[in-house]
Amino acid sequence: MVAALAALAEPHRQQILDLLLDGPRPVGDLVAALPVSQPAVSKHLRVLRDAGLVDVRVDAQRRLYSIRPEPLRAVDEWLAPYRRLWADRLDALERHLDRTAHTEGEPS
Amino acid sequence: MVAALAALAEPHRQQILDLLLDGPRPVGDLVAALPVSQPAVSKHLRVLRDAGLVDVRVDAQRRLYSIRPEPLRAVDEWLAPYRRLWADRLDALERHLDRTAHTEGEPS
DNA sequence: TGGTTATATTCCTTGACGGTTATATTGCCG
DNA sequence: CGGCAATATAACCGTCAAGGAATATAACCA
Repeated sequence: MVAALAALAEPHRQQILDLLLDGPRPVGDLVAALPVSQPAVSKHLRVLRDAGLVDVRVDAQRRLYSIRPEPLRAVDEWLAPYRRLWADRLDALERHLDRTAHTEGEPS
Repeated sequence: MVAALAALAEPHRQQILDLLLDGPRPVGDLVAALPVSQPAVSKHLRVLRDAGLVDVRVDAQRRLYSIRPEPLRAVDEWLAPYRRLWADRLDALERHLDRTAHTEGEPS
């Protein structure tokens, strides 16, 4: 689970996963969509695969990568106890008391 | 959001958050519970605070740290599209065995 | 077979991160 | 005030990750 989070904690890898949401894609497509070199993408894919987050299928010279959601489900389950925090405890109250400058990133 | 994930992708920081699930705690408690030095814990807390994941309240010489769940909610929301992947693809079996307390899964 | 395409791997450099020790800061109490 | 307790910051070190360039590998095609 920690491994999955570590893999996700890198913007380009997140971007790759987001691209794969539309279905399997060859490496070339990902390279075209990312601002880094092909070897860099290949290495990110390796990390994602080691974390169990993607799957590869060989298609001639291409390799089609697709999402393997299991580790994400583990993350989802890890979130469970925290979900209570914004579900029934704080929520509106938190937002109200909130004095810290939060320059939050936007979801996705 | 990426920032939050990066902060979570470190076992000791995850452990700190898990400890804070039981409520606010002074740094000393965390130091006692973790296998690293006090400065190390302080630095982790700094990272967590910068990521908006914890809040500090001053109590005499102590600082009480508590969870700020917003960034976790952002992660939760980021997970949403992926949740479909294990909801409607792989897990006819899982759904069958369903032991998880997911009250928010809507019937299709 | 040779060449071209698609992807992976190697090597190297650079920068960030986590850890420790030492020191600064701040508040309490005698 | 002096000293202790709790925490933060500074300075430094070793390791690791991300990036590019170059190269290897593998499959297709002429």
